Amino acid sequence: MTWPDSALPTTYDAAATEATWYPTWTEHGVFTADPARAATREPFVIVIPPPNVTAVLHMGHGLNNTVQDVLIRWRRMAGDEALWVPGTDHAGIATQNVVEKQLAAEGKTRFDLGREPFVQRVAEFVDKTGGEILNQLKSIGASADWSRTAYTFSPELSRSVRETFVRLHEDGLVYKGHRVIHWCPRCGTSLSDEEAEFTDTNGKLYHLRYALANDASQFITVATTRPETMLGDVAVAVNPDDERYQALIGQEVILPLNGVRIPIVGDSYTDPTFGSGAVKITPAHDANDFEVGKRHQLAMPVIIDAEGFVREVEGAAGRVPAELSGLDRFAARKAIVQLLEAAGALVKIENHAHSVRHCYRCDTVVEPRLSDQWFVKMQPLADKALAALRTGELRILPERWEAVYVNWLEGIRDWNISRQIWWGHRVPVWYCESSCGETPIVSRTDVTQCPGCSGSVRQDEDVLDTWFSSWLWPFSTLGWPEKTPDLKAFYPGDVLVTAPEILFFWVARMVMSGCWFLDKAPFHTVYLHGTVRDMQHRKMSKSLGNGIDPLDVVKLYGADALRWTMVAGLGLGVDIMLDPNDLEKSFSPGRNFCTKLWNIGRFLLSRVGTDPVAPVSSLDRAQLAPADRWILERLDIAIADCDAALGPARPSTAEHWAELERGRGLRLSEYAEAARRFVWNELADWYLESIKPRLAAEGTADREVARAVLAHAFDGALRLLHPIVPFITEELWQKLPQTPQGTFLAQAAWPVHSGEPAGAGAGFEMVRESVAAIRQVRAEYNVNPGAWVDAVLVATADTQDMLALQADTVGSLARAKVRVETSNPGGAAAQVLLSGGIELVVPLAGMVDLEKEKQRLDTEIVQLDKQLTALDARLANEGFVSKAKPQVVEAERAKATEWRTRLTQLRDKRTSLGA
RNA sequence: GGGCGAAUAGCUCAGCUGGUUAGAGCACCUGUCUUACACACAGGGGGUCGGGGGUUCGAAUCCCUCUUCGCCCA
Repeated sequence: MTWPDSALPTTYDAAATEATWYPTWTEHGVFTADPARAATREPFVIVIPPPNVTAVLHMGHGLNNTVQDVLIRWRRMAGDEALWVPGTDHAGIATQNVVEKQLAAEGKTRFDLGREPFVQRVAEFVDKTGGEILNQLKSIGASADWSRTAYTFSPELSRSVRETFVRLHEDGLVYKGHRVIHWCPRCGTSLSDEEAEFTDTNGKLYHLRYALANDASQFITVATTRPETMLGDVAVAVNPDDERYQALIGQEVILPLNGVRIPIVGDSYTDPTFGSGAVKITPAHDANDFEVGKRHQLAMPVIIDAEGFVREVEGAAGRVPAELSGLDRFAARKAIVQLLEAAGALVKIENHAHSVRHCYRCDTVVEPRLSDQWFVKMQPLADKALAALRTGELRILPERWEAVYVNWLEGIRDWNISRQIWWGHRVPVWYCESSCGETPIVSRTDVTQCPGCSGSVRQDEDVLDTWFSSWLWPFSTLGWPEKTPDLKAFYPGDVLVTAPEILFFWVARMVMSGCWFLDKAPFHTVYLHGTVRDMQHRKMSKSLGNGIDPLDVVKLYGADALRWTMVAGLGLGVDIMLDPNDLEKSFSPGRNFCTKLWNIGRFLLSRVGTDPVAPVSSLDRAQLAPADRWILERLDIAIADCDAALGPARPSTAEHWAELERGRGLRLSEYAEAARRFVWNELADWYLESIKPRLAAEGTADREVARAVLAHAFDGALRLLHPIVPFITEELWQKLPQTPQGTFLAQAAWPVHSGEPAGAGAGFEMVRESVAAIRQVRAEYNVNPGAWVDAVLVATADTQDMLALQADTVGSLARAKVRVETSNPGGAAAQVLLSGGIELVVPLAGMVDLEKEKQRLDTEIVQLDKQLTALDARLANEGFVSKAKPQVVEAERAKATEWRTRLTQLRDKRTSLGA
């Protein structure tokens, strides 16, 4: 017979499908959460790690947002009130740098423009080009609630930021400190500890000698990696327990080059084993030296300015020789080393591997610098964040990151939150311009005159660290400090998905702010995924040029192919390798999978058609063929596997993770594999093939059963797969005969166990084994693939009926004319022993190679005999039988019995073939 | 310098609280354009689980140690 043309085109058109469904979903508000509904549905909330407002989508975003979308779509289908809050970060330093670069191209600096016009210009730039990344996220299918799109620098979020600063000040946790901080001379701002990244560097260790003041013939040698700072030295420190130097403590040395007299002090900070055991102390240019300087009440001359040039900046009169003044710090290093050598003060230069801090935004070497900055006292906040993890209110996956989190929090240091840039939230502090004695005014609202003397005020020049707004993201986006319905319904959220790189920058700080301001951790699960790397395991980056543009992949293979490839390869916390030079190779798994799904859909629509199908629950169980029961059981198992891989979605009891389930769930690759196995290896490879004859039997009741079961099984598969490949599954689902008009798969119910009894598929397993055996024989004997062979299934009393029922199915799947008999017909034939005592006999008239058959049996006998011998030895071992768990021993005994029977049968068969 | 992780098939990885005849995908080999699908189907080869010690009736799995690689922190 001829089949009607499929309702579907022969190839899947990803672009057209994506262009259809995304706008349709958004028009119907599929992604929009409603706090009113959260009364009857469990809310499930994810906040996006806000990309920089000027960012362009890269593979890391692709991975991060695909994971979030998988989770949010899963929960949406599972009946939760799912909310995914999208938005962007104003990214203070990064964004300012972008605009400064534009200005540089025009030959200008931000100072040429002045503060107000510059901020204006950045704002315009952001308005015009910013947030494009959110549109790019739509093209990979991100089902975020765009009606709630947030921005860290919006008026609403700015209000949260100011509230936070003021409240922390009221709590006594914000203070202004004078100390050595990390300074980026290129960005012209201070940085937090986290923003000054370590880079391993092969540097030099310079050994300098300073002459004693009272005896110029004696020297003390100090070792330093930064000789240029010697102009600002105020002491030489030695360990008070170091016998070599004890006598020198209290004496003075004379600095070469500038002749300044400085004392030798004893301080246990000095490590006697490092270098010469004596170190120079430059309090204004080294954080440790600053502490030593404070302990000994030493002066703190500043000899390097904000731009990184050596000169007498503060308290340094007479310290910088004229010929060195104005030199860049690195040029000054060279010059000073030469001068020291000429002066005989350079003892030696050694190679020295050490770590040098660099600005995380522009990679400039960071300069430690003495300055006034705003700090947050972190210890009280950290205590709460630690408690959240310890009580199980919070968990981190993979669990090994929990130790890293704890370690950081236990050693927490105060957070420098002020930045000397212009793009960001201005510090809400004002100072009286007269000297009326009014202390700095910290205010929620703008201050225009001094509350003390009514005189004029000026606002603090600094802006706040970008992360000081991002750390509020889980609640600032919901309207905090207002008590909004959103805040009430959707805080605390559920899962935070991000990369481990920003565990400290962002994740730990969000936990701290959430616990401090709202008394609850902002989420119960932190999911840290791996990094996208190239085939040499290098992180994809702009500078290496080894990146992949996700939009290129979407264009070439579709968003679903991109998503599938990433999710399928996403072991928990494991890096994902992709080849930027071979997109085809990298993404063909996703593309191939989509094609397979598409073709299953085409088959189904052409054979099942669009006429109504009966719900599976309405079918008479007696009508179900073994294959039907098998695939229904397999679907149940697939559902259970997917659920087990993904869940639990939240702590199942109270609000704390129980120890047993703490490490469970979010195994995305396992989920993908379970769904793939079902739809491809079970539904397509076996069920669909086995029912082809039934679907061809027009007008029969059995055809209706097969139609119903196939439609149901594919429907279940599409539901399971939708979170990973939303577009193609929606497109196919809409075409299924049983899909209700006007509904979306994106909102359809997550499948649940159908109640098929365990073992329901056992009958069909006989079919699968028989078919596999016949195919194997055919391949071994090189039977023409198109040719039909004869096959006899020798049944036992138990299996006779079942086999008779399925002989035709076996035949059609294996291209064999199958007879079921009760005794072995003998003769020249290929023979295979199946499980349950069933034998397969394939006569293969004239083709059977007796030697080959003997060989095959011999191989199998030898192997089985070896295994059985080992098993028997184990069972004969007194230690095993007495110490192993009874169930294990029992299982091994059963196995031994089975193997022994099989071995006997194999030997009989072998004997019958002769020597 | 401290901490953590990884090392299993050519590649990317599963293998969770010790008991499997060590698995998957890709790659490879042999067939097949069998009217859903060659982006596919059928069949097949390939691993002394990084080295060495130990615990145990039993170790890829637990402990120690070494080697190599990676990450985080100072």
